[in-house]
Amino acid sequence: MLILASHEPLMSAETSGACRRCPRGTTLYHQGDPATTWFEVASGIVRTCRFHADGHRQLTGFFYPGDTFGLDRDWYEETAEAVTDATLRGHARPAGGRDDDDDNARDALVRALGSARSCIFLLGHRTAQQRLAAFLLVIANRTGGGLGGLLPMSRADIADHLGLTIHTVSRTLSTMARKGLIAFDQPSRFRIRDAVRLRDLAGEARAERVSPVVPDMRAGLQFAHE
Amino acid sequence: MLILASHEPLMSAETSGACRRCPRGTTLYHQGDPATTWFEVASGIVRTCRFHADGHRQLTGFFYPGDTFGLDRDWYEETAEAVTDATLRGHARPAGGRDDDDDNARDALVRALGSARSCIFLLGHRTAQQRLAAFLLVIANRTGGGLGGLLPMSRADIADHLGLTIHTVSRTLSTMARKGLIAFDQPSRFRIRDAVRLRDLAGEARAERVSPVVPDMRAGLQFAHE
DNA sequence: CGCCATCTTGATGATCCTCAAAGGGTGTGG
DNA sequence: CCACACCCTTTGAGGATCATCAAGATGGCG
Repeated sequence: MLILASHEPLMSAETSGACRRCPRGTTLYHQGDPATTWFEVASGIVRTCRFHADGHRQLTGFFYPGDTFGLDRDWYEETAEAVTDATLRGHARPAGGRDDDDDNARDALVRALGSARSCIFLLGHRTAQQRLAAFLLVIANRTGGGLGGLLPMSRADIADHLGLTIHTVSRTLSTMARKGLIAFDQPSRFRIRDAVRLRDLAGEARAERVSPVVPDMRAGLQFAHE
Repeated sequence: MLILASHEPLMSAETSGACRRCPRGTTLYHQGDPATTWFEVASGIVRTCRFHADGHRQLTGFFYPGDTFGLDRDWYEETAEAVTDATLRGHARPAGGRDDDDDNARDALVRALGSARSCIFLLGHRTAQQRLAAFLLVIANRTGGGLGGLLPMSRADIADHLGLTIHTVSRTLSTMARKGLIAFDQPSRFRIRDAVRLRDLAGEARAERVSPVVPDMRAGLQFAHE
């Protein structure tokens, strides 16, 4: 078995586009490694995370087939690991300056920003119930057509994503099941039984504007292109 | 006086849109508005936020002179407001497709991602003390050369940024001052008295890797040149 | 001077983390 | 094939933290 030096690039430029199977648990790259490659998930699920000094993880995102991750500037700012067995497509970044694969890279960047914002929004929920309800709705939309979904990641992953403990995650899910909001066939498979109440619990953002705290003063904001 | 010159202006006077003074409290744009313009802060401070359905805010970032914000794809995903009187330089985005001012826009995008990740990392801290310590260190680095800094935003802004209440923010800051970690001349101006303990409290990420939860299996990750 | 907004502080209760232990799979070895 | 170990999940009890309710301080401004 080959052991890569810790800062050895994972892929060279020529391998761009190559696919690779990664067994569950594989660390794809570490925070701090030189960011030479970004990835697209072909199959499986990947998580990105950062570590706090006290050792606890903050999962910053789960990435599903079609999603991209790892588009950092100089060094990876997060660690990426395979949640399940996964297949990845790597895209090399030219070290100096912009990618020639520009539109794709730009698109991946925009989506990375969206992903980060989703994470902020999840963490912004006040209670464990709210965070988990919001999380389940996100998962359901991605993996179950809105009626349910899969939780292939461990309770620990969910906890570290939402800023909770595995105990609170498990307890809260049980409570939600007991209340008839959701149901579990297995720990990794749930169905939504009462979407309305679940949505209310999550405090889902409707598209409309909600009670601005500050008076609207946009009248003062036309940028005159004089 | 803010000491923040971490980047050069992104736009020259010729290519930029007009500059505009915005009084404190101005809403620059609302979440959901068409994203026609992105901004660079020339002076003052701007905050971006999203609203949860229950009405409470999540501040996603504070932006200082030189910072950019508002580079969203179709519609703004956040609301932007002036924390203090501010001067902004607006830059129009061609509605169809990519900016021609591509490098600048790309750069702003990368920094927006960094900003979002900082926010995640702040929210990832477990306790109010940790979050506030980390927040103060960030502020100190941006506005006070690391020895102290300004808090021109209200306690409510800080609270909504860190996912706390104004009560907890105020109480925690008072406690930290009583312990000799920091000192306040005014509510909006603090000095760091014990950087070591403050840093410990914040659980600052040292650059090195910290105790991976999962065994390192990168050996399995060479992309075969098939 | 008085009003208003902001900040601070106190008391109480809900939520969540910690400590502890029991159930439920899966894989390995006997 | 079964027994056992291991890991993940679930559940319980108690305590720490933070939100809520309430009220007092501080500062700016008319």
